[in-house]
Amino acid sequence: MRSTDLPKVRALRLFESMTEERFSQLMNAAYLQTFPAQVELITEGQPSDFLYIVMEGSVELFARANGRETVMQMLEPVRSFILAAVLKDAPYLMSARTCTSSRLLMIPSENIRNAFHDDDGFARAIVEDLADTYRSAIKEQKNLKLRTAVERLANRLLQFHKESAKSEQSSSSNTFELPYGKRTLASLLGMTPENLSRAFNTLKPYGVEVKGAKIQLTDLPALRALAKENPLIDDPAT
Amino acid sequence: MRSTDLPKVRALRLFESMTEERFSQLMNAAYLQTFPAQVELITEGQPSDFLYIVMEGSVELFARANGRETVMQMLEPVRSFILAAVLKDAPYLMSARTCTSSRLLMIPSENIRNAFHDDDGFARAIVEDLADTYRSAIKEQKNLKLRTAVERLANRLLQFHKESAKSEQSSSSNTFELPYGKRTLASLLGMTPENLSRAFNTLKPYGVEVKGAKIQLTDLPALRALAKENPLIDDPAT
DNA sequence: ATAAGGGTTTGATCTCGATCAAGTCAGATA
DNA sequence: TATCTGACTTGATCGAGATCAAACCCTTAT
Repeated sequence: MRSTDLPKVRALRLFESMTEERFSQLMNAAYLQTFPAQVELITEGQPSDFLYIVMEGSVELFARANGRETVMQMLEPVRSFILAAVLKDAPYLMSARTCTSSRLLMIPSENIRNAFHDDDGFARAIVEDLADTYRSAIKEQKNLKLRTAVERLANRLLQFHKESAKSEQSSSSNTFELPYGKRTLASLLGMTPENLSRAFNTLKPYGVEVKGAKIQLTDLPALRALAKENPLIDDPAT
Repeated sequence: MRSTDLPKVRALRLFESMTEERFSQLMNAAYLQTFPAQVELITEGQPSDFLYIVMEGSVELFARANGRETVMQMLEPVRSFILAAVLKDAPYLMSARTCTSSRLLMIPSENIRNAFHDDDGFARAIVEDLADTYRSAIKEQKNLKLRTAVERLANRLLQFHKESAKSEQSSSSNTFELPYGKRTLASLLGMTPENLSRAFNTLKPYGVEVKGAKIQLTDLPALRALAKENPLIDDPAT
């Protein structure tokens, strides 16, 4: 493991209350592995052998049924995933694949469950984590059931915009790049790629300019009026 | 509180590991209250003042946005709800209303959070509960994104059928009653009442006979073939 | 540079589900 | 029993989104 990785894992709320000793035990049992893009890491229905943490690259959670497939969530460093399945020792409900070449930390489920059993602080940290991811899932359900495809896109664009303003020093450029391909974005938003393309056209009168992966929002008030942002759906912190 | 209520609350996995003393403390702080039908108990966005437990009757969780409204979940005794919001001391993401006259136990959030802080067993029980509800939410998301309206109805009917076989001694009557109105069922399945009515007609060739709230399934193999049941979506235990 | 190939866009058409408007039915009420 | 009310159904129409097919990038590799 690289020297810069460990502190990043340690800094996750999930592990920060853990004693140094128990944390090293866990890390000693873990594997750090690099995967190329488009590798299927786990498949829904399989027993949950590892808790995963994205250290570098990006990962998508997706699900299959009836010959259809849909993207459920995009994951970026540093983020753990499929914690609930691991704790319950239940089969994964979602599959995961790397989008780009990625470095992943894999902690054997057994070790996670032991730590959960032995470490009260860890158990409480898990509650925090699960409560957050549960609430995200509920928000996403509301997003899907209460909004049209165009509204979902508009709100997602505003979210990207807000995130890009945070990470870039160029405070308010109104320009950003899509963090992943349009095919993926479409599936995430519950629509087809063709429909996403048309949704972008629908948003043109609201100041949404698209050039490849580059997006420029030239009329935020108009877009906001259409999107009707709702913190109980869109705000990850709420 | 009625003498029969307490043991039912105590039997919830959430509380079963708790010491008798702490459990009584919690119950002493709680209110047991009866509400008529169609009362809005909580509204999304409000601070989470209580953890609720349905003791009798039935409750629906729903959400509003953009002038639209959708039913998220139906709750029957004995079941707690909005635990995640209470733990995080965050606003409710969903609203709740009684469907029928209902008796509810209301435990102040503060007391729940204190118990979470002080009682390691309770913290672990909460993990179990949250992991389950999280996985249910993911299943529901897959249900919505990967299935058509007719498929969702078919699968829900098979679920009702399975549940009714469990509770009734008439082992395999193939007949059961819808546990709530069709308007509610439609919203829960993410469609309009009109569309639900048509979906029932679509299922007639598959042996689905509807007389008011009474449903008879006369050709289970055909219905199953259409529904393509998937334990990773439909099985609450998985 | 050029060719190849994947991702995206556009157009035409189709299907599903939503909406609007009546009509039917059943249970509650008087 | 008559009627009222709300829940459900049916029909007609509409709109959103899916699908199929083809064109159009834009990148990557030769």
